[in-house]
Amino acid sequence: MEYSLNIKMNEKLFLRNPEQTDLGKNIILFSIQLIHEKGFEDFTFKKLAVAIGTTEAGIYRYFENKHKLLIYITAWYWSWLEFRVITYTENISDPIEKLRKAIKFLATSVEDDIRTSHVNESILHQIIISEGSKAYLTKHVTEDNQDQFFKPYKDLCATIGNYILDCNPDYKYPRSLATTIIEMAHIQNFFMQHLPALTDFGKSKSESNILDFLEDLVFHAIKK
Amino acid sequence: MEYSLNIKMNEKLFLRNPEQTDLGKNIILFSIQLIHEKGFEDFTFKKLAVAIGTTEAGIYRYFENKHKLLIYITAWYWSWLEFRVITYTENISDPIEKLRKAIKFLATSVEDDIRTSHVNESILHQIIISEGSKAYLTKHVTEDNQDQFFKPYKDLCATIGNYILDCNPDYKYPRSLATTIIEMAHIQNFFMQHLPALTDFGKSKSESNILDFLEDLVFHAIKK
DNA sequence: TCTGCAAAGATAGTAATACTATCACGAGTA
DNA sequence: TACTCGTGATAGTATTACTATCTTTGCAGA
Repeated sequence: MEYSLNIKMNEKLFLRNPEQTDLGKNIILFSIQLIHEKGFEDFTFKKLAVAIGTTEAGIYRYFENKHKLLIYITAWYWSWLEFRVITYTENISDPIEKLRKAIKFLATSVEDDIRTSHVNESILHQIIISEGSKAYLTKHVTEDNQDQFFKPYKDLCATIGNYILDCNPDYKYPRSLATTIIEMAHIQNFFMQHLPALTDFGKSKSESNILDFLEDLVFHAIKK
Repeated sequence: MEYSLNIKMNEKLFLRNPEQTDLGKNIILFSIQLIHEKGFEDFTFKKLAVAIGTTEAGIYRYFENKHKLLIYITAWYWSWLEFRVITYTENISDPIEKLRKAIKFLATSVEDDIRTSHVNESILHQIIISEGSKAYLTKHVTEDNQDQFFKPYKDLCATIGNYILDCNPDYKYPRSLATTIIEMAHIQNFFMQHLPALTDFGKSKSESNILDFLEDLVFHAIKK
């Protein structure tokens, strides 16, 4: 049996829905590769067009500009991640174990999900680490936020926040702790890879250390 | 009596030392204003030249490109912040109080420091929140790191890491906890201002809440 | 006072980026 | 048959990110 996973995206993010055509799917597929390869600053629609074998104008029919495309990609990632977290933790009754498993999903690399042929999740995870925050670190966050572009991130944050409250209903900072887990999972990973002196994992360079750090941090914080 | 504070910067960051001439100081002064006003992506040397009343070529004599200028500015900030942390905590003997005070420095806005006439620290603090991470989130981090561009950040991280160890010599993640404090102080601040649903401080929008959250997090984490 | 040199100003030019616009073509549909 | 939809092809513009060169200004030393 074949599966396919479809995530409904905010329509304001694109001019034409990239999931509905071959060219659209190629734009997503190749942009993930190209952003990972060149970094977001050095990534252009011209280069993307050449990689796909289409023209610049073709890309502009789908996305207004490369920043919208970045937001699309990151929003997709948050939606996909929340889906995974919910799916794979829903049968866990112990809230502590549930939160522990969720943290693992947030802080661990992924294999490519075969249900989504036009997205390589393992490269996407790397992009989120290096480029993800650039989606909202702009002068137009407020407008973008009004257009609900960051809803998937907020939803994930709310979900994790509720898991935290299930462990300790009196904990005062569930959302801030949720974003701390998510952001630090990425930042510590980036530092570990590129600026190891800023972490305690420079020697082993192993993701499991980040996981240990985050678990230690979270479960001490919410201890009753 | 007048004070003046001088921070020695990595010479590879500039082509001509901006602290030694009027034009150089203006470049720093106006670039901080302009980056704050327009955001880093929309900030150009052309616009900076017009703001100062000089020419583009004039700016290029001091800085290779706008990214080097951003690194310069952020590195300056980290150096200045570490100086402040060390200066204002050195007379505190209780390690807990010392760390508490340090966290306060990391998580609180500043007034403009009159000892540095060409830098507006209060705007600079806002820039670090919104643009700071862009200094290292690039494809050329490794080369930049080899040139020691991030040493001031690492030094600050090491200093805070030692404060943490003074509180609990057995704590396993002093550096990662230090970067967590620093990064989350900024990210929670940004979220509180622009994406309040990602924090627990959306209503009050008060920095003191971030401080409470961070203290709670840190002192639970290092409790023996 | 003359000489020299460094900083800054003035101007020009180039390749790439970030778009916008227009026209043409082929496939599927009514 | 006509129509429209997605795509391709091509062209054009303003801005960005530089590099180069030539001139002027001011001050420092001989």
